[in-house]
Amino acid sequence: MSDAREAAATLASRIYGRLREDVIAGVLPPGSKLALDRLRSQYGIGMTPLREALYRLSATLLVEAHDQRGFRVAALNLAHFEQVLSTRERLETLMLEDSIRAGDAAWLRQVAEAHDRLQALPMYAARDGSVLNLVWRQAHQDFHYQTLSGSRHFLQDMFHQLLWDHWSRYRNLLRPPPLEEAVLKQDHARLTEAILARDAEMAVLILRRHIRHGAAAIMAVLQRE
Amino acid sequence: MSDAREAAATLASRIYGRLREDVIAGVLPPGSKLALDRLRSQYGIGMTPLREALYRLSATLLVEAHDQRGFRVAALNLAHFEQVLSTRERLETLMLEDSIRAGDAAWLRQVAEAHDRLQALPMYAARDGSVLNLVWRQAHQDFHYQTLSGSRHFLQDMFHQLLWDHWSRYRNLLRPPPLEEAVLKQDHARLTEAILARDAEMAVLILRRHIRHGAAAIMAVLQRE
DNA sequence: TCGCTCCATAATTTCGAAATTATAGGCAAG
DNA sequence: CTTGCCTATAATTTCGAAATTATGGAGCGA
Repeated sequence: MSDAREAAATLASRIYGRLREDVIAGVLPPGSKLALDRLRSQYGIGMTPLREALYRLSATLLVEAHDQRGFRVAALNLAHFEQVLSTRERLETLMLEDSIRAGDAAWLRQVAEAHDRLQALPMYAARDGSVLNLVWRQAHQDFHYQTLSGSRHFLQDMFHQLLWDHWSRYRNLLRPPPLEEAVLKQDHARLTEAILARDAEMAVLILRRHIRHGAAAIMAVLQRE
Repeated sequence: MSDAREAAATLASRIYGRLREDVIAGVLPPGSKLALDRLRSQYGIGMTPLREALYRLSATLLVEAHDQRGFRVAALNLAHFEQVLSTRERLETLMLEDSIRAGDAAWLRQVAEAHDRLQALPMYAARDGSVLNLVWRQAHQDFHYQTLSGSRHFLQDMFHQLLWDHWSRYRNLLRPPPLEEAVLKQDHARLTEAILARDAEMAVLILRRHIRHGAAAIMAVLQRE
């Protein structure tokens, strides 16, 4: 699927995806200038698709466009993260309530399946929790997206993905101390349980604590600077 | 100010602003194909800045980009409007509460001033209410933006503007029967009063009714089709 | 008549270079 | 020694055209 989309897309779309991943992963560091000539030769493409991709990225606020002065990767700081956090908390809460209210049986089944796939995977690739399992990370994202997709709402979906991208960048770059695998597994299990019972109030409580739990680790690193 | 920015900007930024306005005003009709060659000669620019502008617009969902098949103005329909409505209601409610909680004295003064400017203007240019006063429309937008800007929050600001743009397009194109000027004036006065008293609960109630009032007129036209 | 393939045309996408604008470093004046 | 201007350089922005891909219609066979 990913390959098919990669093959079908235009150069501008392909480079957009790669730039987005590289910004989120930290390959392109926060605050750094995006020298067009360097990127052009580095990614092996022309000026036009590169600029088109950068403008699209600038609309997600992962990079900033400055007229006549090129592009820059957005910086990281505590104030920004707090905005991502509060917005994410509020948006996901609303989306979860909507989903539980409007989601049908097929959606419930998909949530359960996404949860099963997630629980079957080990969270870390190394014993000491220093290396995150990339397959787990994808399954984790799929699970959370699934829980919020009961009522199809493309505006909120778009905004949610934007917030998730920004959040991921903080986690990838600040590398907070690894979370307890058992705790996360329990959160996910309880969240799934509440959703399947259509207990919106409980589901929201669990989700909010889940988000704050992850946020605390990131903010601890941010405040140390 | 607008002139200074216009002069300083790149061609791509200027054309972005013009395209955005033309989509919102309905000059470029919903669902229509954006023929690149026609736009290029029509706006008198080259292919590169035009495409860059269109990609930026596509990130706001006012136009859709389809790989290898060009660009299209987003369509209008009831389901979409309902999503804009519900998201706007929720987002503006939260932003208003934040503003009243965190806004300082300078912000309160700015709200009062924006309200004064708005109240001094007539809403319609024609007696029968068939032609909206464009100066009023700008002042109206300024007023509402001001009420929500007490706690600077660039993510929510960006999303709020996106929703406002989409909303404006529905109002401009569907031309619902004109609202009672006296009712709107009273809404704005009461909203301002509640904000100055830092009565968040009351302010939210007024704002929510204000939004629903405008939405009802638009949805009536949408359902008639 | 319907469906399919193939071709001509039109459209989008991409490139390479020219034009424009920012930037850093030297030079002169105070 | 500092400040401001000016120039050389580097970077961004824009253009025009080539390359690639989609589209509509004619022709053919079922």
